[in-house]
Amino acid sequence: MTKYQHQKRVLVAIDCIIFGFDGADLKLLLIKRGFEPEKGKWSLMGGFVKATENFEQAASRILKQLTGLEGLYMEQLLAFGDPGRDPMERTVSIAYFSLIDILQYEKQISHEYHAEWFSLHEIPRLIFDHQDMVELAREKLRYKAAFHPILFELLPQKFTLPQLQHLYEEVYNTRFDKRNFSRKILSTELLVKQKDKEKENSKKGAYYYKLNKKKYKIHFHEILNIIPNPGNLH
Amino acid sequence: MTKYQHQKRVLVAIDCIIFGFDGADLKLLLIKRGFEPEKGKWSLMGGFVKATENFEQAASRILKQLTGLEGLYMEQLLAFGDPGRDPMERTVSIAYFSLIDILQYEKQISHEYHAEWFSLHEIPRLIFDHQDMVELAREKLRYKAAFHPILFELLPQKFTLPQLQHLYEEVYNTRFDKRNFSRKILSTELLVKQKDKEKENSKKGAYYYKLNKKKYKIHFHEILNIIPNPGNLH
DNA sequence: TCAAAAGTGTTGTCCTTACACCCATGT
DNA sequence: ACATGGGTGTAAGGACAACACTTTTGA
Repeated sequence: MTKYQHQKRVLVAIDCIIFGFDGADLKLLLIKRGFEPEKGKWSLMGGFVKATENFEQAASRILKQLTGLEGLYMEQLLAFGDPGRDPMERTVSIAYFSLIDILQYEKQISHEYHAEWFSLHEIPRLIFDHQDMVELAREKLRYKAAFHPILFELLPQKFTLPQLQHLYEEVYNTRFDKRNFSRKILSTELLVKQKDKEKENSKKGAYYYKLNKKKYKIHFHEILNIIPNPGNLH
Repeated sequence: MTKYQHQKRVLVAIDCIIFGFDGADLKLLLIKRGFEPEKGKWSLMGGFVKATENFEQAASRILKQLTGLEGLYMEQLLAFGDPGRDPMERTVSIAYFSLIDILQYEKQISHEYHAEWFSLHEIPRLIFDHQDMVELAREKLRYKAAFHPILFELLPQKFTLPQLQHLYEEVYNTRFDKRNFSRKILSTELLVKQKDKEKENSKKGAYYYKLNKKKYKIHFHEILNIIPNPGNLH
């Protein structure tokens, strides 16, 4: 076989938008870029796709490099390919967004990349079009979480309803009625109440819950209705 | 500036999943591939991204080449990049899906590509991973049309409620109650009733409607609820 | 005993669905 | 006159949102 003639070849990279939740704020994991151009600037974690890898494998590898974790929630966001997005050379970037339990991360962190968590209200200037990627990922997170139980990926195995509600409130930047919230969440039957309580945030203590992983996997794609009046997301 | 070293460059192409509706069936526009490999086989319309183009521009150009039309509805579906997807040479494909008014198309068609419309029940074997692209595009169409008034893009400027309902019924492969359907659709206030009727499909004739383009643009991203019991889409 | 957060029920409203009959007209 | 598809209204049930008080316990 001959080759396609007269076509330009370009670099293909992955960039990862990594969300975490520390109990108070929704956060983004950024690194200090270690090579030119823009060396030393804040950037999404990324890397080039290798010759034998598909995109998913590359994104998993890159996520593992930074976080030490495997099997993270991960989803292709969009391919970015404006001609000038990397001034050095045309580079297509496949953006992936990923949700991780920030506590797991802290156990496993690699210090090689000078990574830091930033609250979404305090994102520094980012290189290239990474700002656009982050903004789009936020929108997609809001959209998807309105219909699918995706935010559990940001919490530890055991969590309380107040914690979960705070998380939803952060994502949608609004307050929910706790009675309606707990009724909706529990009506999905995705949660299993534990015997023990979390007692750091209140005197009374709040019951822990765990995900029913089996039901979670089976029903993940079904449309739920977690958010009141979802009319004007986006 | 130097260049990124030791990284392989690859080809970047666009493939377009083009849906149309002829009043009876939901259809897909395919071409006979004009060059090796897989020359003469059925394929999605595609092309390489040029050095000065971004993806949207490339997709628009490719859509215009085939259909003669500009300003078509178009949305990035997913980037496909498995190492062996094109046996000739590694090629990343950014898949776009597009909705067109099949009648507009027939006025403008280019015969250069031996294009044909195929009912979605009768898709021939396609090259590479184009089958996967089509399947994913169908899912995305169902998902998106459940929440956004996207299917209007498949109809001519003037259309009737029965036509619109047939379209929804095709997309979801089910029947809807016409009273509930018209109430839901009209309650969006996106449609403007015309004075004239379409009389080819019935003796009484059905009123034409037109989109209120302004409201359509403004409210497009809001979440509607067109489909009864959307619990198990996907 | 008080403050602070957790947990729980009820009611009214609106939305959604199921369902049936009349209308207009070409043959 | 009749067959065909178009158009419309109502009632019942369910989902959702608004709302307030009691419980627990550490300080």
